[in-house]
Amino acid sequence: MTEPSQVTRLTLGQQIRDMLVVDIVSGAIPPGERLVETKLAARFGTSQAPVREALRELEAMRMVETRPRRGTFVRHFVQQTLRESYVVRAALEETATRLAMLAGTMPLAELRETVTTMRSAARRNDDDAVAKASVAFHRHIIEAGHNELLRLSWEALQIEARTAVTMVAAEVKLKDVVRDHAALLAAIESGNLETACRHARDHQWHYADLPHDAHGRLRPQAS
Amino acid sequence: MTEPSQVTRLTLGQQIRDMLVVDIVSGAIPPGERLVETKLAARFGTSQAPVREALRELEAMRMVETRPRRGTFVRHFVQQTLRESYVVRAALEETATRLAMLAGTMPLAELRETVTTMRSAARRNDDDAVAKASVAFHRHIIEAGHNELLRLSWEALQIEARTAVTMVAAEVKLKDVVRDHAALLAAIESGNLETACRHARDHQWHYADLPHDAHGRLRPQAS
DNA sequence: GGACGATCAACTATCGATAATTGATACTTG
DNA sequence: CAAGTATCAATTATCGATAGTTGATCGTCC
Repeated sequence: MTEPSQVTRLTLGQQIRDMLVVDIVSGAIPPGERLVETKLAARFGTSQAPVREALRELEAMRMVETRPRRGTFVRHFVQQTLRESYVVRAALEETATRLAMLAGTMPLAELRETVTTMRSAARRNDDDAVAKASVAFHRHIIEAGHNELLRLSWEALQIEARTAVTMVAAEVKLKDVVRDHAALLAAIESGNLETACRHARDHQWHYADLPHDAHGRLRPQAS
Repeated sequence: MTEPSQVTRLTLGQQIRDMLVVDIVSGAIPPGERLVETKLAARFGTSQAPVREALRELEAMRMVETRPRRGTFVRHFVQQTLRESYVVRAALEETATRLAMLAGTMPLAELRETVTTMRSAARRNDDDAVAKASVAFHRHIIEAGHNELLRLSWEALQIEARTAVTMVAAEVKLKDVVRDHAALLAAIESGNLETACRHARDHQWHYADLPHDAHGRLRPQAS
């Protein structure tokens, strides 16, 4: 879906946004830290304008908080927001699953193909490609629901950014990610509506339930 | 909470945003209309910068759509049909129900009170008050989920407007509305998680199933 | 006559500079 | 020394100007 070649199809502001997202969720920029526009501009080699655009978007994503004329600060509850987003995703994706299965529009072929892609990416240890495949997998399901408002709500959660970031921050095992998606696919293929829906929901709640520390980094699970 | 006296505590961008919101919602600026930054700047007597900030916020609010380097356009939120919104509501409210019941934070007293209010409003044939009570009922549940992102997503659906519209358009029997909410409340009071969740979902899907035309307006039932 | 490409006008994205505001600090004053 | 005020450095909000895109127009060539 996304062209990796296209060098500058993104606005400077969007590129800056993406880099800041990674820094914030990974904890490189700690909660409470002030983000000074001029310093960021210097760091990225741009003027202040694109930086401001990026900060606005981060604010919409609830990763930072801006007080007019005071400055922009990294929120303390990024990890909570992350956790919250999984619950909302679960709600929307479960519903999309239900809609698609009721309408018989679930794109099984695409889903299988995406899992295959993901698996080979995991073999290469290509985190980025795995994240991309995961997003594609879930977007397929959302789109199969054929509900524009549902899709918009889902996109509004900024899934790409959060997924990439979570995988970096959480040091999730790629193999586990593949396994989880394969299992979800199997549940969908089973044709049992309620099983598939419950699986779709649990798939996301699982991530929400993982313990996070204050920096949004996942703690290693005991055992 | 807010100081009404404070003359210019809002930035130019925020002031512009507020004025544009009024224009868009009132229809003074029709859907599909292009918003040209330089023209708006001229109209408001500012430079382009604050206008861009305003447009970014409108985009986050989903009132406009921006395609990089192409321009910003007022959305046709007519295309977001009522039916679609009910399905998304169902997803979010079912989840809120689940969260609240799992956490034991469901505000039963408030819900009972709201239903009582609704019932007496229905007796007076006060459509407006019934609609208001219905919104309050569902908002209680959403808030009990204690998930900020979930709440924001829900509010973004502009429940008030849609509820009022539906009741007028659908000529829903007030008595039935009260009955439905009482039944939902009973399901919640039963304490059975899955029953309550399913009821929360069906409550909304029921409205989605009513026949709608392409513009999201309810058709009169062919009795 | 219509596909193709050069040209243009309208805009958006970005820049560098300036005005205004804020919080902190040093300075008075009684 | 407490309270209040003037001042300063840092930083945000805004401006005016420019570079770069985009879609449209118009002429040309087959």
